[in-house]
Amino acid sequence: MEFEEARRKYIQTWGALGSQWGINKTMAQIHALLMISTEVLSIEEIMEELQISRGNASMNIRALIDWGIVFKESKAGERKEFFSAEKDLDKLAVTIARERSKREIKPALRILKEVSSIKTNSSKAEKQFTEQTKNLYDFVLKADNVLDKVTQYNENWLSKLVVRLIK
Amino acid sequence: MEFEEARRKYIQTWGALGSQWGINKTMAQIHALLMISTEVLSIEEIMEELQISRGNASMNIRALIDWGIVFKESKAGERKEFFSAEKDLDKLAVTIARERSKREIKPALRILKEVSSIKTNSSKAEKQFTEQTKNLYDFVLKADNVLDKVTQYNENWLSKLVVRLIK
DNA sequence: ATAAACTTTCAATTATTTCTGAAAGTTTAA
DNA sequence: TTAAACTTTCAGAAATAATTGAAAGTTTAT
Repeated sequence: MEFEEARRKYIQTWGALGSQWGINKTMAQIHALLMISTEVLSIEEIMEELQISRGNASMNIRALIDWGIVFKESKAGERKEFFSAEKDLDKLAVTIARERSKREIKPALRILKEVSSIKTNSSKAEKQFTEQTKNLYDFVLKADNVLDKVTQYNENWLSKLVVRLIK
Repeated sequence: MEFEEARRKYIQTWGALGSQWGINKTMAQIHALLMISTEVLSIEEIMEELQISRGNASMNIRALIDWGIVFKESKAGERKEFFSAEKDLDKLAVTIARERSKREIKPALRILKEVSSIKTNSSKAEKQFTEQTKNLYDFVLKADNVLDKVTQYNENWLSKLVVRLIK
């Protein structure tokens, strides 16, 4: 396999994986592209490379910036804006984990807490409901805390975690 | 809030969360419904409760069974089939983690390995490509192994993990 | 073998999500 | 100011994914 093919395959794969995890394909592909780029890229270069429209590129770059994993940069003497990606995988994973926790897990926890706290009569159905949703709340909360704890090791958290688990 | 409202809210929330993580809404809702049910449910009961068609119910139940988190059951003397869900959250999470690893992470790893092993010339772009994809491969492999290791504690793996992290 | 009771499949439809591109908005330099 | 260079927005179009429902398939009892 030669470079161009590998490059295409990598970007495709990352985009497809994104879709499976609830991230839109183009967003994942833009990030994949920036990850392997030595230089910062302009919006035109991204449009050209991925064959997408200006609007699409603009909106997805904005979303990536909101996630905190793509940065806007300026080049001296150039009017245009350029973009680069977080390339450190430890940092990248931490940022994504924190962001998903904030956007999705925390709100879900709030609702689980709410629905599991209803006053129940003695029916079997209602008892099972509060018990199971309470369990779910506890489980998700615990998992969220673990994620938080683990990612606080900062650099090399994954390697440090491996070490801890082996011991 | 009374029972019926809480129940609806819980099922809605779980469905929405499913969508955000690449699982179709109905599939997540059927699972949510079975999780809080004291009895096994027939396909009719699921259709009725979630207001969905027979075909939709059938296909999504099948998918849940393929994932190994919903089970088909028979009642003595009844022709109909009934369904129940894995209610133990530790087991549920392990099953989902293993399945996603098999279906999505392992194939992605194969491709990352492939594209990161290309023979490169000395250009900066090609060097950066192989370096970054190699890093990605290592990182994902390590994360996949951690997940595997952690879930092998079997029952109470999450609680055991919490203990290990506190020490 | 037959037929009732049930489940699965899949082509067509519907709903949802993503993408386009032109217009509106913003910034910078002169 | 003005206008060129650039970015963002968003209504409509296109693509994708989910859903329906009726026909085909399967199982079980007689």
